[in-house]
Amino acid sequence: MNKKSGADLSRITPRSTSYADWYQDIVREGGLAEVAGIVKGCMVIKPNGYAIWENIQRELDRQFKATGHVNAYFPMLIPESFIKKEAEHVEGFSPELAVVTVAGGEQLEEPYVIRPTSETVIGHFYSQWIQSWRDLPLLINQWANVMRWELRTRMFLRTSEFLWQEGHTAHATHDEAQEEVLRILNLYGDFAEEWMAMPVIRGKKSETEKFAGADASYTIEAMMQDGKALQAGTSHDLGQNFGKAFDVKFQNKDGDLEYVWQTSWGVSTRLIGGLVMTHSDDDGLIIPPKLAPQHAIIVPFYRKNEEENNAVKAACEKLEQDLNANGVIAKFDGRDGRPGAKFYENERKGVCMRIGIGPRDLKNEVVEYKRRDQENKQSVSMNGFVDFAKAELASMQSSLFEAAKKRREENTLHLDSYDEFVELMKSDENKFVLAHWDGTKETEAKVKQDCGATIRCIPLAGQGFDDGEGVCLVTGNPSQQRVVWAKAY
RNA sequence: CGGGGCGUAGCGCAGUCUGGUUAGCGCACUUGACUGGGGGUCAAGGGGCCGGAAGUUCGAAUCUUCUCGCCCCGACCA
Repeated sequence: MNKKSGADLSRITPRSTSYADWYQDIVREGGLAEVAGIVKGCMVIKPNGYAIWENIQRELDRQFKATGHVNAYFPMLIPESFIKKEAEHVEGFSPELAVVTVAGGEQLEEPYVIRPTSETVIGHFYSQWIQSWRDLPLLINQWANVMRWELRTRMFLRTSEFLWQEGHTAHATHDEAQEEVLRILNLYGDFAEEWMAMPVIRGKKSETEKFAGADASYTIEAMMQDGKALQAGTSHDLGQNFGKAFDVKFQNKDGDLEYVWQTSWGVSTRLIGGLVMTHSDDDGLIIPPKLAPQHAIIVPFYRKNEEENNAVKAACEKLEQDLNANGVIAKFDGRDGRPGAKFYENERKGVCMRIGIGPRDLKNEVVEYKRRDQENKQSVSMNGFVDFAKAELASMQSSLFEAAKKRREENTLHLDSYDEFVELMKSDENKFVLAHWDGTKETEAKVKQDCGATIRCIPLAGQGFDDGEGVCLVTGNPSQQRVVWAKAY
């Protein structure tokens, strides 16, 4: 890690040689430090980061509701006995539970666990709420915080406490539940790509990687700028596992008692980490316009002449109003100080565009314009600038997506030689590798042992990753399709 | 829990090996002036139980022992 000292510290001193260092720089200097802090593994979200989260929340919530879901809230403290009811679930989560054993100064007879996820409490209530096929489907979402006591935390990507939404649905048939699982997976995938400008691979988790207690887990996997994979959202087919554990039964049209078929799905504040790690550069955050708390910053160039300055200020304020009235979130930065200082500050924060106005521009009826994701500034006519700005935001949104997608494509390769595979995975270069796999846990475990790579997902059809059958690159046994291997956060 | 590193001003560090007046530097902060088209200049300021405890010494940020905390790499996990 590069130590910085003296005068340079107030500057972004980037251009790290390795991506581990780059991550550090993003955390300390530019990106993540603008949105988050961490104390004892627990996350602090700064205003700028929270504003992004609110934007993510708003849109997802809208989409959930548009697909028939409603919000509810369940308790943070879960009786320990609840967690223990589903065997695989308890086994998966026990190591990372925070447990409350004392409350009100008394040792509790039955400890509470702080929810790592809410399948169990919700299962408990669903058993009371569901009697008939007429009660189904039950489509509930919860916005909440959860706690998982990880041994090692990474800011935003893995913190002890995080905010998320968790959907929990109950259905009369497996087909219906399966449909819901994929509906949400696609909702997540489209949100990641259209709103976050973060390309993802939609796929199924391997047996080893799936959610504890699920029959099957589906995921959207993104590639960060350092080539590592980030699981950005999951959607689980819970089968009847929790139904059986919590006795969630309904009477079907034939009058028979059946267990419900459940799903659960969630995305978390990890998305903010993904956003930063996908787009930001050494100068700080770059936030796609659709989620950016601030689109434009207007900086005045003042001179000695007070009359001129007043004219500049008036022009800035007028533009600020015009932009805001047209959906471009703009702010006039009229504080005393050098323009350069303001430029850098707002670049670090990830403001999408910067507009400079001085006496010279007034005379020529132009503004100085620079987009956060582009190098050069340009002179743009003041007349019609609002429409120009709107078009620029749209273009920035898509160009961020295209850039991220291109990066992923350049860092994804097909391999059929295990030696090559291991060599690559052991090296500093992180890539996605599409390779054939025989479908066994043993092979997966061997690969992890050999080089640390894991199966990120088995891509669903129609994304251009399915190129048919082959032979496992480790064992030579038959393989149905290539799967995505990578090193992961 | 293993391996490595670090605790000195709000932030980042130097000083520690080789003990010696009042503990330094950059940034940030305060006040004022000049400035202003990419991180300004000058002047004057404020801010420290040198992580904690015990010890060695005439004298400890510096040496010894213990202790607490943080960061990175692993193991775990998404």
